Amino acid sequence: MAGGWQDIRDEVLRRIQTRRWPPGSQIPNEAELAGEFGVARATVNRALQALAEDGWLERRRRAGTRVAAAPQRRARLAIPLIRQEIEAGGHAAAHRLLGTAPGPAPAAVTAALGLAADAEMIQVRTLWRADERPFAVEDRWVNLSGAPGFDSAPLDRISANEWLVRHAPFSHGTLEYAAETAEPELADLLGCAPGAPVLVLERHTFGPSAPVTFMRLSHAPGHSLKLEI
Amino acid sequence: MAGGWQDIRDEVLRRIQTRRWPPGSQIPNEAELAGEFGVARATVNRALQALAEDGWLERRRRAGTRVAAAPQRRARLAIPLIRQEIEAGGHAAAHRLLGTAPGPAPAAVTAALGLAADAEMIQVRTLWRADERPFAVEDRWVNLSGAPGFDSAPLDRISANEWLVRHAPFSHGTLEYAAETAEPELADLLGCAPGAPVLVLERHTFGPSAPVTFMRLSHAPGHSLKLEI
DNA sequence: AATTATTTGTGCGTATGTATC
DNA sequence: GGATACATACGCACAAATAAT
Repeated sequence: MAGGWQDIRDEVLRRIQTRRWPPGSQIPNEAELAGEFGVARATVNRALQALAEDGWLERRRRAGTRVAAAPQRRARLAIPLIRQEIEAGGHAAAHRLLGTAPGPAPAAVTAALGLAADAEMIQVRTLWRADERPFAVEDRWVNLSGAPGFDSAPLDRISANEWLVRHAPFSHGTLEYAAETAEPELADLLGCAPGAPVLVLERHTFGPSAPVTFMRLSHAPGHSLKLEI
Repeated sequence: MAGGWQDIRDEVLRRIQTRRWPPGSQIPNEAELAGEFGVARATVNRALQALAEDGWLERRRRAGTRVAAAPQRRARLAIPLIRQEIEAGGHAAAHRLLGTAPGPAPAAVTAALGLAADAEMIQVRTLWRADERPFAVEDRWVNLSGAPGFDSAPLDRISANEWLVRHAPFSHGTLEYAAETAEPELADLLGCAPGAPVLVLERHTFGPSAPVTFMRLSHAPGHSLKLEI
């Protein structure tokens, strides 16, 4: 007996994946499954809830539980610190502060964060390296009222990324990956040819009471986002 | 009160996000929280389990529950059918079969799928459109022994993508997003300039007993992968 | 349109197992 | 070994949603 409800989850998942319970079909109700597996109904409930949360099952009261018509798996994308991402690849991470600039952010940035155009912000530009090779250029705007104290962070010693994770409250945000081609200035920083394809991550971060930061991370060519599902 | 254990999850999450319980700190044990919230310990347990699964908490027996040092959020990336992705954007989805070709796949494909170089496979190439505008080109190799019956699928009427979701068992796979520049042939199909940046998704899919398919989806410029966290 | 029956959602209290300090 | 805290189970109860009557 290893897993309790997880065993039941796995067995149900097996029946879905092997099409013993094909997409769209209704599966036995909780009480029946509890009888079959010899467990309490609450145990079956816990297993089926987990599968529903992962998109395998659709459950409705009275109507019962059925296998999702197109069981779309949901990958879990862990969003690491840039440093961790580099180190997870087996490289030594280093960051170099390219510059900071207090002052107004571009209108597109303040608008997306829901801020007034004259909100007090700081721009920070950072070059990340993996084993001395350019890894990514980070362009960031930080909203001071959403990240109090950021203006006195020692950005030469701790990256803006890490300072914010450690000190700024965080509640939700958006992520967007897109492909772009490297402008000459970016290409120079990344050590690639102008026009090379770069994977760009844009991220908006909001705290419980105020927007925190907008970040644009332009990865060196060859970088990819890998997921297991 | 609406949510039961979800209310408790939300309140605990609020305390984490507002740094009342800062990263790395230990939170009260289940029994204490149950007392504070006036619920049974099992209810607290359900809430904390959910937060642990989302990466906010780290729980160890006897050691207690603490806030993750760097609470890295895990976004759930739902991988939809291409058709659904297009329609979710408010466009009409259409697919055109560019061609099929039985025969051996490139060595890189068979190797990544764990197949012998001479495995019986079929290549399918599809152009997807959103409101008549090119959306993506899908290059796919299907392993016949992992997807029995695929060779007689009516690919002019149902896309390979949809046929496989509906008929082939699957258990796990990999996803990889990368930026590339459009080759002339691809640019022609996508209606963009050669060298334009395209977001490419590569996907390996495995069934419970055999590899199923490898897919390479090259999106038209401007497409991005959006996530909420 | 109102009622009933079914199914899931969630809770409670309690008990036992198990990893870990 | 003992104590602690999480992991999970059981059985029961009731609420909420909703398909069927």
